[in-house]
Amino acid sequence: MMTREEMARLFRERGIKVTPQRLAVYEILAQTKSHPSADQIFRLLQAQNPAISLSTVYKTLDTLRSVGLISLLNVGEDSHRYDGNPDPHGHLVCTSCHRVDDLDEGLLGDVSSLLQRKSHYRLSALNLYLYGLCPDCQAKLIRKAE
Amino acid sequence: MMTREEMARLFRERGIKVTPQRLAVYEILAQTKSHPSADQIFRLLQAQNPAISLSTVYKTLDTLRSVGLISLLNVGEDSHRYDGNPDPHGHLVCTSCHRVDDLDEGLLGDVSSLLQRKSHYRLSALNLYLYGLCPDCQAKLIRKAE
DNA sequence: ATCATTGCAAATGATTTGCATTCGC
DNA sequence: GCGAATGCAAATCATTTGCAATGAT
Repeated sequence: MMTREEMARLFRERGIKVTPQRLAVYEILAQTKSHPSADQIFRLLQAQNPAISLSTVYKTLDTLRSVGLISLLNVGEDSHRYDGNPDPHGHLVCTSCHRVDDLDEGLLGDVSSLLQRKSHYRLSALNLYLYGLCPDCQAKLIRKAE
Repeated sequence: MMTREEMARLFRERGIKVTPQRLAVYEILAQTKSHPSADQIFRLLQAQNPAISLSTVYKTLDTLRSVGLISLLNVGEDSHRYDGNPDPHGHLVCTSCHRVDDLDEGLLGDVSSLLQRKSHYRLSALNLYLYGLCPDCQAKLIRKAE
């Protein structure tokens, strides 16, 4: 859990102004593991914060991404999702309940070092999306089958 | 290189009607490794074929995907790309010239078996996008630096 | 003959943009 | 005070959809 002061320091270090809207958006992403879309973030903010516009949410997300504080996911849906973790990492997408989990870090390390060694590209980033059933949905399916 | 007859047989096997538009779209994807977008396919078809509408291109791509003849890529651009290879496989995206190459099949096999073993999901598909400089662009950069 | 496919035009929906107002520094 | 950030409304752009005409079986 990060204080607003710590977040403000991060913003200043990267040379962007500290505004309540930016703090509010970043706070959501820093505190959740749920990889929300811009619209979901907008609705969460409306619930707590008096006023923020959807276009400011988009602009803010783009700003935070351009200074490397967050990252953007392309899960294959119509809209993007955002991630408070700016480092490239793998994601597991449940094909039944549509939740998006992070891939274990060590596991991704193994994968990326393997790929760095064997491909002819000079790699700078990696997006790995795995689709399947999450443990919860597997359990539900088993119960249904009994 | 596949004949129109062979393509027609594939369509019938999957229970979809054989139309000139479908043959033309599938022919493009079966013959190229360039992973074109719907709009690029549309323009290629306009050049050779007298008449096909963009919405038919979209509908056809969706049909071919739903019967497992092609697959859809999410490279992270604003539009989708399509791939004549229906099996999940990895892609290398050049951050300089924006070409999209296929990842060596054996390499992907290594990665996916590693992931199947170590993740808690029951995996059904996998999208792997690697971003970096393709060999050509690396060479250009080196020349420029001299 | 029947039902799916086509193609146009209009609708949709996520994201972006122009611009006047407001705010951080 | 100055330049960047905000917020509304309008614009954009890929993709989808409704529906009448056409084509495949």
